[in-house]
Parts: sequence; structure tokens; C-alpha cells
Amino acid sequence: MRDDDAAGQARSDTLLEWYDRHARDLPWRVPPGAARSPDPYRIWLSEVMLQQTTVAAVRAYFERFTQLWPTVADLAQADDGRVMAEWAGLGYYARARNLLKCARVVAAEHQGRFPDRQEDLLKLPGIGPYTAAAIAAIAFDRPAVVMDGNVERVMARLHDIHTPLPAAKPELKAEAAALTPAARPGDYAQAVMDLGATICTPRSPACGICPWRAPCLARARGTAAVLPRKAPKKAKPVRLGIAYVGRTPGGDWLLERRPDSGLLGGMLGWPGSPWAETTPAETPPVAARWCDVGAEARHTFTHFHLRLALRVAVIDPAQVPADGPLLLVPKHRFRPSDLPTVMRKAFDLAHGAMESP
DNA sequence: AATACGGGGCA
DNA sequence: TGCCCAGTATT
Repeated sequence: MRDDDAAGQARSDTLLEWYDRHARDLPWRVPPGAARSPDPYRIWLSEVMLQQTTVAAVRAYFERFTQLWPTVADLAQADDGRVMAEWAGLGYYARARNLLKCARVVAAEHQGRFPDRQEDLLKLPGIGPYTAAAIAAIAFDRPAVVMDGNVERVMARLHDIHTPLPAAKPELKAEAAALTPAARPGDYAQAVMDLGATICTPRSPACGICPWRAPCLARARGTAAVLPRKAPKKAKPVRLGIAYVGRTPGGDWLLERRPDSGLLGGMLGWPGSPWAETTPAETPPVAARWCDVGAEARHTFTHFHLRLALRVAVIDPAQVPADGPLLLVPKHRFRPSDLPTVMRKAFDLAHGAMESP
């Protein structure tokens, strides 16, 4: 065991030396060696945004959110619709709903301070095993074992593990735990994830410049590019739907607030038919002369492809019930960027069709 | 254990 | 255009 400990120590030291020289400059990051300590609010916000999402996509959203809501107390008081609108385009909208829930729990039940232990962080909405470990390690420098897709890939290659995911997870986690150091665990966690994101990449890893090229078994055996192995995935079915893009004579838009649970939950969207495998029936939200737009919006979600046929009409505002999910958004307050991507695609096509009759 | 849940990047 | 990537909540 002592040999393993010593080898692990040497590896984490090697990685920390690399991180001291090559740490990425990120808006939410405190550089290694800096005097200040990280703001748990900013670490939490960035980690939730980074779930299933690339750094490139997150940057602008992070800047915007921290500018609008500099503290967790500010976010806790924010308007729900405003937060959903600012999240639009980032995807996985349950994250935004849980973000608000979590901010309100922290503000009301934790005096505006995030818990510093993984076990307590795990109880908060939207914080699972990965995010709890990441906050504990990065914000509070606790030796939590941070397991994300990057770490899984790095461990699979370092130890040349060929068991397919997700079956390999326990083994990969054990290897990651054995390497997590007692000194500078926060920097170590960020270092492994940086390594996975910049060098030990999913395709064509840059083994030649990797700080772990010496101990890496997959590098020695030439198997890095095929690891980690994954269980085969199933094909995505096609679903069909119709969306109705309506506008009043005054130029206000007819939208609906989608239910909190389910696909695009809590987001604005165009009213329409359910999305199913078969051709949908016409289900106009209000009576009007709906015109077929020649084009359809195509969009791929996690588990199906959608083809959305489009109808446009000038509608009578008096036809819109005051209760229910439908709402008229005034012309000057409507921002296409407040919509999830599929709804923005539908708008772009419908709007083009309305401009040129 | 399996499924629902977006969107962006790259070949 | 199509394939790859990747945490949390729910069932």
C-alpha cells in the first residue's frame, strides 16, 4: 500500500506542477497561488452551468448572470421568468428552475452561505454527486473525489480500463479516489478536469505533451483514443408537431408558458400540437386564418429528432383567454433570445414568412 | 437500472 | 448532416 500511496503522491504532484503553469483562465476561477479565495456562489453557478455544457457556451451566460445577480441573495429575489429568459439557449432548463430553488434555500435556510461539506451540498436542489464534490473541493478546498466525464476518461486511460461505461464507474471512481491528494485538493480537482478538457480529449488526445504521459498505460499500449469504451446507444426516433406563430395587428406575439415539468419546462414557446410519431392534427390556440409556412423547424433533442411544421396568422387579441398558459408578449418586450433554441428556430422561419408574403 | 432532459462542436 | 459529448432528477 505504501508503494501505491507514494506513486499516487508523485502523480498528483506532477499534475499540480503542470496546473501551476497551464491553468486555464476562466471567469469563475481563482488562479493557483492567488491570495484571494473563491466565491462559493460563483463556483456553484459556474458548475451548474457547466453540467453537460462546454466552457465556450457558458462564458457569456456566466458573465451575464453575475452582472445581473452578483450574490446568491440577489438571485434568490429574482423574478422566475427573468431567470428562465436569461437561461434560454443554454439547455437543460431544469437546471435553471433548480438554480432558483437552490438560491432561495441557501438564502432562507443557510443565511446566504453555501454549506462547505459535500454531504450537505448534496441535499440542495440541482446539486448531485459531481457538483457537490466540485464545490466542496474548489470553493472550500476539501479533498472530495470529483468525478465528471473528463475524470472518467482520464482514469480509464491512465489505468487502461476497457470495461464499458457505465459499468466501469465504480472502478474509475476508486482510481480517482486513490489519486486525490490531501494537499491542494481544490487545485488538483481543477487540474484533472483541465487535463481532460485540453489534453486528454475525447478524440485525438495530445499524449505527447501530457504531464501524465510517463505513467499512462493507455499511452504505452496505444489504446488511448478508444477509451473510455461505452455501451452502445439507441437510435433517436423522429417526432412531428405543429407550432402556431401568431401576432396581433399591433405586433404583439402569442406565446405560452410551458408547464414546469417536462421538456423545455418553465420556458416560453409557441403554442401547438403535441409532438408524436404520427402526423399531428391541427390544434390552433385561437381561431384565425392560419397559413402554412412552407418550411419546418428541425431540431434534435437528447432522445428524439423533431420536425415542427409552422403556421402563421394575424390574431385578434380579444380571442386570447386571460387565464391559462397563453400570453401576449408586447412587441417591444419580445426578445427571440428569451426562447429555447427550437422555438427561436421556429420564430426565425415564421418571421421570414410573414415579412415576405 | 433505465429514462428524460438541450445544444454546440467537429468530422 | 450526423455523430459525439455529459450531470441530475425521476421512475
